[in-house]
Amino acid sequence: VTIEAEEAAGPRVPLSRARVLRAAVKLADEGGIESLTMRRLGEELGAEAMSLYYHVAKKEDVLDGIADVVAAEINDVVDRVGAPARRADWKAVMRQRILLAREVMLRHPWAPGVFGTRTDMSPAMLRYHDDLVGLMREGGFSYDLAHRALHVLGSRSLGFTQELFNPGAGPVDEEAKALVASMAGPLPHLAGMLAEIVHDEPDSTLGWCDAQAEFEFGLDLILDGLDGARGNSEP
Amino acid sequence: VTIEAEEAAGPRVPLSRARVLRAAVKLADEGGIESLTMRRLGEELGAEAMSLYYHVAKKEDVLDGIADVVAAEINDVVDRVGAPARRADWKAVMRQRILLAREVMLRHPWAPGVFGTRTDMSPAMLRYHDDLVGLMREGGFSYDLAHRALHVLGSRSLGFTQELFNPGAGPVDEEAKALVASMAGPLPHLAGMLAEIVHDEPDSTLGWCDAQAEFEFGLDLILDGLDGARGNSEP
DNA sequence: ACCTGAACACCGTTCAAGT
DNA sequence: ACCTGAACACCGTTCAAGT
Repeated sequence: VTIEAEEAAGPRVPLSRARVLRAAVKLADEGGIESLTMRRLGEELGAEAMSLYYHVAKKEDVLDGIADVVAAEINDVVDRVGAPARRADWKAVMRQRILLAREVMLRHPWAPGVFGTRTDMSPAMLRYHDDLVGLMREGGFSYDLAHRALHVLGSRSLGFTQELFNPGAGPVDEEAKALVASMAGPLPHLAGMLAEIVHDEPDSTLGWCDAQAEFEFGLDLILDGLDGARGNSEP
Repeated sequence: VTIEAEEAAGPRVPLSRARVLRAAVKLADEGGIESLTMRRLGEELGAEAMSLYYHVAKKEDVLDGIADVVAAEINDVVDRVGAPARRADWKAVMRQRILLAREVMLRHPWAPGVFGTRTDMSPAMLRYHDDLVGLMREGGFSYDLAHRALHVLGSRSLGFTQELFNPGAGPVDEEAKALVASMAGPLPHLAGMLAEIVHDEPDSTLGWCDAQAEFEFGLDLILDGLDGARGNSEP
C-alpha cells in the first residue's frame, strides 16, 4: 500500500502533546469551548479519549496548554513590531502591541474565558508581560509604576475586557426602540442613554456598541493616565 | 408531634425559587462554585435533585439567579450612600459605591466568574448601572461619555477585575526570592520588578501584590481620566 | 400543585491489559 | 513506549408516575 493509503487507513501519525493541543484549539475555535471534551478530542485525533492521558495529565493541563498556544501566537505577531525610537514612544508601541494581541484574541473567542480560569501564567504569557515591562522601563517607568500599570490594564494588556453589559449583541432596529421605551419607567437613565445611542447610529451593523472603538477609548484613557504618572523627561 | 419535631422529621418548608437560590449561594460560598451541582443543591434542601426543576428551568437559570442575588445585595449596600452634594462630587460618590460593591464581591469569591459567563444583565444589575449612569449625568456627563465610561470601567464598576498574573497568592519569603533569581535569565524585567516588590515589602502579609491598593489605584486613574473628559464646569 | 424514581446521555479519570 | 477496553463515579435533564 502507498503511504497515503496507510495514512487514510490506520492512525499513522503518533499522538504528542503538541498535536493534542493543536487539535484542542481547533475544536474550541470551531465549536466553542464547551465542545472541547476529552472524548471528542480523542475522536478528532482518531484515538480513544484514554490515550490522551499518556500525553497530557488531565483536562486542566489541556486548558493550560491551549492558553499557552494562544499566548505564543500573540508573541509571534507582537515580536514583529519595532522598538520605540524615542522614550516618549513607549505609549504608541504599547498601544500597537495590545491591539495586535486583540486581533489574535478575536480569532479565538473562547480564549478570554480560559485565561480567566488559569491560576498561573504560562511561559509564553510570562514572556509577553516581561516584554511589556521592558517597554515601560525604556519609557522611563519605575518598576513600581510598571507593576501598577500591569494591574490597571488587567486583561486589557492581552487585548480583551470582561463585558458585563451586552446590548451590542443585536443590531439596532425597531425591536431595540421598543425595548428602550419599555425601560423608561424603571430604568430611566439607561433608557435615555440607549435612546441616544440608537438615535446616533440608526443603521449601524456593529450593534449598539462598537466594541473596538470602546476598547481603544478605554485603552487610551489608561495609557494617557500612565503617561502622566511616569517621569516623562527625556534622558 | 410538635411543630419543631415535624420540621426535623419531614421536608416541612416547601421549596421555592428564592429558597433554591439562597441555598445555591450558600453552597458556592462554602465550597466554591464547582461544588454547586444540582444533586448537591437538592441534598442541601432535603429534596431530590429532580424536584428543583419544578422551581428552576435549568442550571443556567440557577446561575442567573445567584448572580442577581449578589447584585441585589450590592444594591442594598450602595443605596445607603448619600447623593452627591455638588456636581464635582460625582467622582467621590462613584468611588465609594464601587468600593462597597467590591466588599460584597469579596464575600462571594465565585461571583466574578459567574458574572463573566452571564449573557444578559439581571434586573438588579440593570438597576445598579442605571443608578451609576444617573450619578454621572448629575456630574455633567453626556449620555455618550457615560456610555463610554461604563465600557472603560468594565467589571470594575462591580468592584472586581480579572487578574491575569497571580504572584500575590503566596506570601513573600525565601522561596519567592529563589523564584525571582531563577527568572533573571529568561525574564529579566519581571525578575527586576518582583525583586523590588519583594525588597520593599519584606514581610508583608498581603503577599506580593496588595490587591486592594492596586484596585484603588486603577479605579482612581480611570475616574480621574473620566473627570477630565466630562464638562466639569459648575452649573 | 408539588415532588420523586428510574432512566438516558453524557462527562473526566483509573488501571490492568494489550501491542 | 504507546495505546485501549472496561469500569467507576460523577454530571444535567426528561418524563411518567406518585401524593
